[in-house]
Amino acid sequence: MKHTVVPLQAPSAVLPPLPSGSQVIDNDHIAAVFDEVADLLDIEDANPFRIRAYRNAARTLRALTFDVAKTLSRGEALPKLTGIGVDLAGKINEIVTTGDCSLRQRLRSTLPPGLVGLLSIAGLGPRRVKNLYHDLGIETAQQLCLAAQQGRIRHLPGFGERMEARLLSAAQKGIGKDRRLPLALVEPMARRLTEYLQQIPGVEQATTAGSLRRMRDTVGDIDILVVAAPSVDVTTQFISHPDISTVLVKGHARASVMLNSGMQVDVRIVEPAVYGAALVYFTGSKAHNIAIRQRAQKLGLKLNEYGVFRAKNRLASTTEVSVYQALGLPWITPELREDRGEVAAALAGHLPGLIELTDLKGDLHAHTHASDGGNSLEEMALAAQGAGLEYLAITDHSQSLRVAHGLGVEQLLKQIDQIDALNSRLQGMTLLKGIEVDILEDGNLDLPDDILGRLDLVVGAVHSHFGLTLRQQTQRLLRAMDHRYFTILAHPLCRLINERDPLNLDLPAIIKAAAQRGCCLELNAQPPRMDLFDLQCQYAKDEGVLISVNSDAHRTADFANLRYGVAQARRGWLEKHNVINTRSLTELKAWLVIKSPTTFRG
DNA sequence: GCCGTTTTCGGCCCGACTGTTTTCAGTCG
Repeated sequence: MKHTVVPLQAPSAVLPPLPSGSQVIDNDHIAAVFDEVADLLDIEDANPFRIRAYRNAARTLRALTFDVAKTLSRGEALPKLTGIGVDLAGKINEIVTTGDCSLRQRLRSTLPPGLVGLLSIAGLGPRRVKNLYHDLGIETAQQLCLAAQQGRIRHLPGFGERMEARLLSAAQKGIGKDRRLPLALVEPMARRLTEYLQQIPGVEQATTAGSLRRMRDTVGDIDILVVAAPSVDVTTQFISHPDISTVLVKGHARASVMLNSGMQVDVRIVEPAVYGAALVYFTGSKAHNIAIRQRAQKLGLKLNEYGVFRAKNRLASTTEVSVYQALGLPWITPELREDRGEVAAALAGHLPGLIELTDLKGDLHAHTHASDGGNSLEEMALAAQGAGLEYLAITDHSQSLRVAHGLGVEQLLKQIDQIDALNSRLQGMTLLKGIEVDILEDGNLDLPDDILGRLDLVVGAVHSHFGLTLRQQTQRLLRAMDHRYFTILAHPLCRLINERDPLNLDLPAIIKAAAQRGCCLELNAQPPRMDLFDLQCQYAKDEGVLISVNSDAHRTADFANLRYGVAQARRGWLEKHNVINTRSLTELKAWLVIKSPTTFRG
């Protein structure tokens, strides 16, 4: 089909209300429909560029910092979105209106939707999935296992005995492409491997790349770039590492292995002369790589992991800076390399001056052994000071959270006196009096006003009733934030990576409310939390909401987690002035006084 | 299906490795 290019328009009439029930037509939902369409088209062997268009659109939707369905339902026009033309805009409209699109229904009528699940088995792509379905009727992983055990797969064209065994193993072990672990859990594994690689004779350097280097909150596999002369056989020595359980791929320039922990590791070996280009390539993200390759194309250049080329002449390759420079761009920090506008910003000279760990002057969320922490007030104060901070808010749990020995009124009053006494002794460190007060099911706070009013700040958090509906949960938080002493909403989504899904929450409404009320949102730096997400930080920034990057420390060692919080903040494009706890104690006190004129007694 | 300083056609990011093949398709990053 041929189309003229016009801006994406909202429908002329206001859309009917969203489908009732629990289904939420958010950007992720629309993206998921597009991804499934892409997978099914792929299996159908459709035009690969058409397939890519659906994948690109899904990626674009996930990266938006506003809600498409809400914008359309207000009758507003969406801005022109990269990679979304007339046809896909129409499908977005259809999905928002009906919850589905007719193309997906048509594809599902000819191809079982279960086939999409087969794509997640290592070694299976669209061609093989299609052949397995057409020739053997295989639609599920169970059917795949059975057919492999019966030796029926080896006879298909393009398969064979080894492929059959590999697929059986992958399907049985559930070796997929989706397992992601918290960054902090993966870092030590990666460190052991890079140190091992570095001591192999002839290896000049071993560097982590991929999402680990981009400091994503979760990591799906460990990517390591090794610099060595071509004569050095790195991969043979690498695969003898004791942490490795399975070798998936081994060549001279590349190896992929599975660790005993289940984490996949990809090692790539390059010569010193191409280190910069290889590091750019191997750091990704894939989307960023595509974006800068398109930039190269526009300049009549070619970019790959060996350098930037004009015809066969290599213009740059030794350092990342030189590679970006050859593309007419300043160096882009890895945390921003997600194709979320960083290339355009770099071109325009508008890259943000991102927050650094050393910008943090304090931490506004920490516990002591008065509730569920492991250390005393003084130990926490000194540890915070040792981490380079000048103030620390003590925010133990409140009485409802019995499992964490939450503080009642009397205990909190006692702690206030203890903090006053300790502050008179501390030098260069000030403790602030706070509480992590439970937000009850109805949105009320867990302690009476007259007590909360005696604190320097009030950090509110949800620790129960995670399963409320979107409307109930949103109303609950909005009501809590209406409270006159409410300062910071802690871990707003309450997700625990791989353990608990984010709350069913209208986060844009919460962010807008925070902007109106002058509340902060927390970016909780506990590795299993990392809450808010990077994109949501960016959205909050756009809406003028201040973020507090907090450790939620329960023991003295936890202040080290602040670096993960700062990394996530950087991924969310946050600058120093977007983060409340970069302010000096004096500035923070002024802000708290303005916010709640009667509270601060410092 | 999208897009345009080469704009309504014709291109769309690029290379390593595997397994099955006998020169390459498929998968993956």
